[in-house]
Amino acid sequence: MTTWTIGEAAEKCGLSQHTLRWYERIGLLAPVERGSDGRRRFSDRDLDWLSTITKLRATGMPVRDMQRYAELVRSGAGQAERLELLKRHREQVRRAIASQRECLKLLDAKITHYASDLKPQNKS
Amino acid sequence: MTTWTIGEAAEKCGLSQHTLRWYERIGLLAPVERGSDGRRRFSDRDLDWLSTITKLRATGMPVRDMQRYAELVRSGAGQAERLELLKRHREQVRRAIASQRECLKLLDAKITHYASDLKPQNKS
DNA sequence: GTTTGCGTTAGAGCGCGCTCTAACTCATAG
DNA sequence: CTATGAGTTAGAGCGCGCTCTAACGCAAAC
Repeated sequence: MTTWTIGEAAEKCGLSQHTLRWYERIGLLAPVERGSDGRRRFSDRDLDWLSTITKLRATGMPVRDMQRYAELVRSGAGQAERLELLKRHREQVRRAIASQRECLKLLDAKITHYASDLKPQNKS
Repeated sequence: MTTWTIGEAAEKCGLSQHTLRWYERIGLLAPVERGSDGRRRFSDRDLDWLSTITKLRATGMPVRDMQRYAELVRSGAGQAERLELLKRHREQVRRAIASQRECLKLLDAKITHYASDLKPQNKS
């Protein structure tokens, strides 16, 4: 089974090495396996998990909530609470998307407005 | 023409009085008219503008960019640059929405997974 | 054997967007 | 007359999510 140095892992998941260490420190990442030299060896499972929490972050889940979720996943229990957490978050993401699409409308209107103001060498 | 105290304006636009003053200080808001007692009197135009920049913020436009935009609007000029700014921002918002919808898929998948894990009193 | 490069740690620092504080002014109510 | 309440200012402080620093370890290359 292949493993990855922190440098490789960072490149693969698009986070900095600093961030990866910090994620581990704060419990977002379970303690990563170490080689005989004491260096981290990231597994594919670690990278999968990183991909998951990166998506959660990208949708604005607070680090606090991700910590809670990570804790539940590590403990193996609390499926009901995980479900709750994810459902609540999904609702927020949906709302956020809806709200952003509303704002997009205004943006489109303004852009149309400016564009039509700029074009006319012909009219007022 | 009706005007509003800072308290009323805050309530109407959903920002705190502190934030309104701060917005004015940093130039996101043109200097608001004052009554004879030196207190701010927000006009409907001010509230319209607040509604606009609130939407820009809600879609993640950095304060720096909003300052630039506000400056251009106040000066009355720079339509071309305003258009550019808005277009660039619109692109970012579109990307953000697309990315969030992607993440939503994962979220849905996980939720389905947990839900089916929790339900079965009948199956493994 | 020393330099280079990649890693380690704990903890300090930073940029963003507010948010709060302290000390003050006024106008109105009791 | 004073107390209340809403406003004013400049500037300090805060929570978040990293991001960077300093001092160190170790192994391979020269």
